[in-house]
Order: sequence, then C-alpha cells, then structure tokens
Amino acid sequence: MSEPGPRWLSADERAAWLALLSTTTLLPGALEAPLQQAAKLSLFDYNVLAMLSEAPTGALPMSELAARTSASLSRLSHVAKKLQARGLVKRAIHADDARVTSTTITGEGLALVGKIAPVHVESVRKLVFDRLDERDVADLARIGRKLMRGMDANHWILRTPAP
Amino acid sequence: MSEPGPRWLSADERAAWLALLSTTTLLPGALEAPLQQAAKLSLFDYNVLAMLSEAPTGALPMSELAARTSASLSRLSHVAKKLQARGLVKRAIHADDARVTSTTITGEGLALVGKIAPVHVESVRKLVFDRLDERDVADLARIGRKLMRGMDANHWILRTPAP
DNA sequence: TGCATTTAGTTGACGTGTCAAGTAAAAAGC
DNA sequence: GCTTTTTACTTGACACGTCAACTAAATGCA
Repeated sequence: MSEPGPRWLSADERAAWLALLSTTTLLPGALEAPLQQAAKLSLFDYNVLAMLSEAPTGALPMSELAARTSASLSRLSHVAKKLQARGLVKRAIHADDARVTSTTITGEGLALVGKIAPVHVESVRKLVFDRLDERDVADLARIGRKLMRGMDANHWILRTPAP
Repeated sequence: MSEPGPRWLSADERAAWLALLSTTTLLPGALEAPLQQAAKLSLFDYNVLAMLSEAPTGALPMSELAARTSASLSRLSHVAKKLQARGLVKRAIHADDARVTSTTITGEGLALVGKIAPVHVESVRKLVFDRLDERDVADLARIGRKLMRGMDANHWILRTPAP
C-alpha cells in the first residue's frame, strides 16, 4: 500500500491561491488604517461596535457577539474590557442567566460609530466595491460563503440564505 | 439602530462584504493550525521558507522576500532573526551592495519545507480548493487580483499575467 | 438531593506585528 | 569631493491575539 502523493496545486489554482493569500494578508491592514487615524479603533474594534449598533436593542451576549465578529471569546473579552474603559460599551450580567454577559453599546459608542461609519464604508468601497462589477460581487459572495462553510459550517453569516 | 451613511452598501454588497471579512479573519488561523502542530511554524514563517525554497538559488534579498510575502521589512526582519536562531535560514551582507541582506534557506530549512509542504497543500485543498469548482477558481483569481491592484498596484503577484 | 458535566466568560503570560527611531551604505546633487 | 537624500534594513517598545488555566452558574442524571 503506497501513500497517495501530495495533491499539488495546478497553475490556475496557484494563481488563485497567491491572490487569496496576499489579499487576506493585506486587506485587514488597509481597511484599518483609516479607522485608526479617524478614531483610534482597530478593524475588529469597529466591527464589535458596528454589530452592537445593528442589534435591535444595542446589546448582545458575548457569545453571540463573538460569533458575529468571528472572534474567540477570549479575544472579545479583552477588547470589550478596553472598549468599556473608553466608555464605548458597558457590560452587565444577564438577568435570566448569570453566566451570560450582556454587552451594550453606549450613547458615546453609538455617536462614534455614526461618525466613522461613513469613513469606513468609503474605504470599503474604495478598496473593494469600486473595483468590482455586479458579477464580481455575486461571485465573491458565493465563493466566500463556500469557504466559510469549510471553516465553520454554522457560522453566523451562513444563517442568512444566499441572495 | 444603524445610521444611514453616504454610499452605503447594497444588500448584495453587504453579503459579499460579510463573507469576505469573515474569510480574511478565519482563513489564516485555519491554515496555520496544521503547520503549528506539525512544525511549530506560523503561516507566515512557512511562506517565508516556501518563497526561499522556490527561488532558484535558495536566496533572496530581504526587500524581495518582503514583497513576495506581503510583509513589512520590519516584520520580516524579526521573523528572519527567529528562523535563523532555529537554523532554518542564514543571512549575509550582499557582496555588490552592503545595504542588502541576502537571506538563504539552509539544508535544514529545505528539509523542513519538504517535509511539511504536503501537509500544507493538503490543508489548502481541504479548506479552499476541494470546495471550489473550476469556475470558482478562475473567479477567485480574477477578483483577488482586482483587490490587490487596489491595495498595491505593483505587488509581486501582479507581475505574473493573469491565466 | 447531591455531584459531575457543560456552558459562559475572564484572566495572565507569552509570542508576534506595528510603529517610530536609528544605522549604515549607496546615489544624487552641486 | 563633499553634502544631502534615498535605500535597505534593524531594533526596542508597545499593543494585540492566543492559549491554558481558572471561576462561576446552569444543567444532567442517578
């Protein structure tokens, strides 16, 4: 019985792979720079605040917030502590289940998101959507969701059906 | 609770954006786990060694290596120091230009890459290419290259013409 | 009821990435 | 030929992400 040899990448796959790898390497930093400059927020910080601001009550349990930001609970906990120190969120033990921490965006936090959301959307447009046509956008969503399925079949973004 | 901003994303764009953001967040960690387990190497470490091993002479200047790994010179310098301490690369001042540091992969480094390359290719396949059909691969390369053009028009991967 | 297990989150230590500052060599300007 | 600028890195400090260990509440189950 011989081991099957490594399934090396074809030339086309390699091209796609290099493009994907360099994109995942550079895109986060490129998106973060304007946020850092405008409000001393990391991309992840912004995302946490954005997810809270989009929640109907402005509050979410840590686990749910972690799911929506693709973060570990540990990472989120450190960041929530930092954001709380800046007065952008507050945390409280949930009434029905004392294990749950409910994180709420404050008025100050909402004001900050409101102020920098246009800045952020503008850089997302500039770096991503201004370069893509309608077909690209559909392809990107399709491929991105396929990849997510492989990494986390129950991920939050897959709860929403494909457009 | 979200504030409308200028040039806001459409529903389709938002779906693509969430898929892209979560992919860039989760993919690097997912690819790194097997490397970490097999050889205590980060994804970036591996990439540095892989790029050197693919160079005809097994050596590249720091700047070129930084370009091919999408890294800052600073980041690469720290990592090269670490890899040198592990005996996987060596560094030497270039003969023709004393400003240039030529980084060379050692025999030990080559042996390690040879050993774990199959492991890495397998996880790239499992996480990415096994989930994508031919059309997806072509779309991914096209979109990835478009995004790279926006972030760094002179990036290394764009030197190669599209397939 | 009592004890083990699971769930939810926090914490501290450690490694890594980033940024600002520094070094040294080469090229450009005059 | 002498100075200024640019290029090619290196370094140290700090911030962040991860991992392992921990706390505490809820649930399972016997």
